[in-house]
Amino acid sequence: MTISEENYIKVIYHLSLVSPKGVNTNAIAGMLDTKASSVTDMMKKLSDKDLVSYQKYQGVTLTEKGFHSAKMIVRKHRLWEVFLVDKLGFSWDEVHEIAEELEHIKSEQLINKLDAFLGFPAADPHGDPIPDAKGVIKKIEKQLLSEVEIHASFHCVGVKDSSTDFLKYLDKQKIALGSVVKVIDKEDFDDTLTVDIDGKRLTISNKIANNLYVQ
Amino acid sequence: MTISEENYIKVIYHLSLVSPKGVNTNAIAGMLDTKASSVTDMMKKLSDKDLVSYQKYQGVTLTEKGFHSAKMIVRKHRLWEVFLVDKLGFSWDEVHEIAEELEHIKSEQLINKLDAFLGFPAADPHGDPIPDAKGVIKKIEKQLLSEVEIHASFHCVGVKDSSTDFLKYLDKQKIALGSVVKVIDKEDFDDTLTVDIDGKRLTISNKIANNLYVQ
DNA sequence: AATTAAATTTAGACAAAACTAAAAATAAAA
DNA sequence: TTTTATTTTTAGTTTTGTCTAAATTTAATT
Repeated sequence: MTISEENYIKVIYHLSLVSPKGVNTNAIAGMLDTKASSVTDMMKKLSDKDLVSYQKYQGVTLTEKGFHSAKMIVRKHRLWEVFLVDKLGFSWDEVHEIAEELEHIKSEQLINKLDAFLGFPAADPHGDPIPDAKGVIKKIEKQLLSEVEIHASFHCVGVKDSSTDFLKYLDKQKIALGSVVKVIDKEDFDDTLTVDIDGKRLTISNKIANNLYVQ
Repeated sequence: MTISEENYIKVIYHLSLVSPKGVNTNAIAGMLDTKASSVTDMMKKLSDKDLVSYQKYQGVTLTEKGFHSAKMIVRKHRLWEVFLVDKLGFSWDEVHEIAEELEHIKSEQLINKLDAFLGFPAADPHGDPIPDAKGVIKKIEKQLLSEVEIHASFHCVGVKDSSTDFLKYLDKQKIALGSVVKVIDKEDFDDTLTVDIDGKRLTISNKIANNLYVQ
């Protein structure tokens, strides 16, 4: 598999989670910052390789083979993110781009040794689950901070939207994976939350609370 | 720089160490397992980018810019090799291929953080020096085991030939970087050595001794 | 110095992955 | 149910890096 093919498979995988019936050509083009015609070309190639099943004008889905490949790429991406944050001291808003490159390194032995070195982590720095060597993904039980009951205590396990701006906001407020969050009060009018995070009192908009997963 | 361009620059760098007057088209083709005509094409491109200076039929040399790029690639390659051996537990005969891929990961921040994480190593697992962030290479004082005086003690710091067969031999004999070597006797007829390596008595051919650096 | 051999370069072609512009199919609206 | 709009595909190019085969230059021999 070329790097380009791997990128297509990965994008189709992520889009499949939202639209499992079949992924649009245009949606793929949008994610990869390319043109719809290029996507069509690639779908033919991936179809020939039995990585996707593709019917003209009907969108694509991953085959078993393609699904497994996708999970292996996601596994690599997320393990490298853990490495970059835990071992090299990157912050979570910096790692995505580098992991986009590292995920294409081919050795299976490498990724399994890296997994062991990192202590077989269950989730990446954004709280997304890491598929194991066989492709099995353990679901992580989590709720949005915007939806939990008042007065209960949780800890942060992930983010929904991992845009740079949002991650930078979290860094600024010293909110990290593992931070302890207690909801003190909820404003009925706009759902603004008053919370204690690692003991520090903070006011949080609904938009923020709606992007933060807790457990 | 593309991966292909980087590979050419790296090969020219290594060949330059042997023939500093100018590197042959054919020699480059041989190292990269490609054809001479492809090399000519690429030399034009690298010349346009001011990475090599190239005169038809006269061979190529690296420019300042190309020389610096080459050292950065070598730096990445060797740091990743240290990572693979020291942190992930690979043996030295397994790491070259994987490092060939990792050396093309682009982030400068990544490689400097990796350097720090590894404790700013001076040499890779084969004993070859690692250029620092500015491209400075500290020469490592070393002698071939075949050339040292009898009864003196040294420790292994590298290999001259890093072919798989030779590295596997070293693994089998439990000879590693840092092993303590004492030359007990030298056979005048064929220069076979009797040595103690980490306390273990061993007989070593001249060919072996001529590929092992000690300090 | 002329001839042969080796190394190198040119010219033309190809595959991968992208693009533009036009055509075709599907979905949405009147 | 036509018509219009949107999405998708086809057809034909482009770029990068490679190749083969032929031509040219340099090096080696006689």
